[in-house]
Amino acid sequence: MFEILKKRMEEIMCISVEDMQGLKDIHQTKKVRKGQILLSEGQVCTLTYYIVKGCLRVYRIDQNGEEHVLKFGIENWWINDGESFSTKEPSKSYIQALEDSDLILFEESHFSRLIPSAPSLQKFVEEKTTRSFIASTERIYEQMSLSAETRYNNFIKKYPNIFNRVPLHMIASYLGVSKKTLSRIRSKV
Amino acid sequence: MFEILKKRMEEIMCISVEDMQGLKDIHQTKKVRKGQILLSEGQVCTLTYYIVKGCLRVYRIDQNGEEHVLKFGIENWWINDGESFSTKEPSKSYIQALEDSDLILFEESHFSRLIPSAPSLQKFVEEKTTRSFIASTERIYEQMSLSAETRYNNFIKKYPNIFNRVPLHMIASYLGVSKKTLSRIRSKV
DNA sequence: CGATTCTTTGAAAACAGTCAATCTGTGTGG
DNA sequence: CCACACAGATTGACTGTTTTCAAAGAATCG
Repeated sequence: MFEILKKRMEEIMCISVEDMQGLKDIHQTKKVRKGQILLSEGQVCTLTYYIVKGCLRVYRIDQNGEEHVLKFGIENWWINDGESFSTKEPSKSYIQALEDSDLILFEESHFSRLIPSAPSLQKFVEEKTTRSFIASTERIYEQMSLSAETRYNNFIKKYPNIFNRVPLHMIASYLGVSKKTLSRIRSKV
Repeated sequence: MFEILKKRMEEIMCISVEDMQGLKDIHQTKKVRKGQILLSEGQVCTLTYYIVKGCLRVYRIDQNGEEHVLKFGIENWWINDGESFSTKEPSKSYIQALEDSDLILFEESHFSRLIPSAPSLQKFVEEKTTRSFIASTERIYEQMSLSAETRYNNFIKKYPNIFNRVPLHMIASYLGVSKKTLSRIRSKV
């Protein structure tokens, strides 16, 4: 499985042979079944996942027991709870497999020991963080400036491979509307 | 003015003498008047601002001509358009002074030349990026899980010094509601 | 003081949410 | 292979909230 990760990373950025070997040395693999919870609220997120195959989501449960989907992930995406992972505080989120999935995983402790001596990986991580931050800002802006209908249509265009694999009520949650509203939007085509 | 920045940075993190000197060597200062625009849509954001005194906002204008406030900044905050600053693409945002303000500014080119040779600064910037990302995630979650009223009350608690200096219609915009709705929330105390 | 900007308000209309019931499709076990 | 259970999606009636638009009151500033 690591070969897949390697290939995809090298499509994006030059990684030195040594750095890639270092990464390979600390990687682990895991297969999970649909529905399985990989991280629960209250646990510290000590792992970061690379999705070789499958689909995951990150979500939270509010005071009223409502679920809110913060993020989906599919093939070639990295998933963790960034907050807990970097602060080492207990997570407020859950991570769950939405399909049977093949994952590569890295322990935070191994990872942060490797990075300082692996400049090309460091650069990779930095860029990923920057891109995540830009994407968050974009999502905030879309939420405040676009109608639910436009957000839905953008979502389909941007993530067709998530759209056709994930229950609609989770997409509604991700978009910040009730499933009723999403249903209305969909029916008015 | 640089002394203020220095003192505040050292409260948060150890910065080596050389790194701090390097930062001092590239800093510039600027005074701006209330209302002044520091960055416009379409320009590349080549500067990052540290606010010594005053208040700024980052906002965008959508297809309908509506303004949406992405961020406020007051004393001791750093402000730029992160997306344009890191990608060097034209910005989608405006940065505006909401009060007469004293700023310290850094050119991206100077900054990125300094950073690789200034490890304590690099660490500072990394932490700042991580914190920004966490804050964005938190804002997304609050937007999807909390009522406008709760978001408003949280805002007052979290940023009292922004709340009492900034027009309400901008706070409404930041919170993602109309000024009418904010007015209603406020009147029902 | 006059001009500008900001805030509140009213009435109507558009929109989104709740709840409960129904419909659909999938998959599992007998 | 069928029946049943189950998760997901839609629907209807109702309720409640938010926006829109315009106007009027405050507050601020030169």
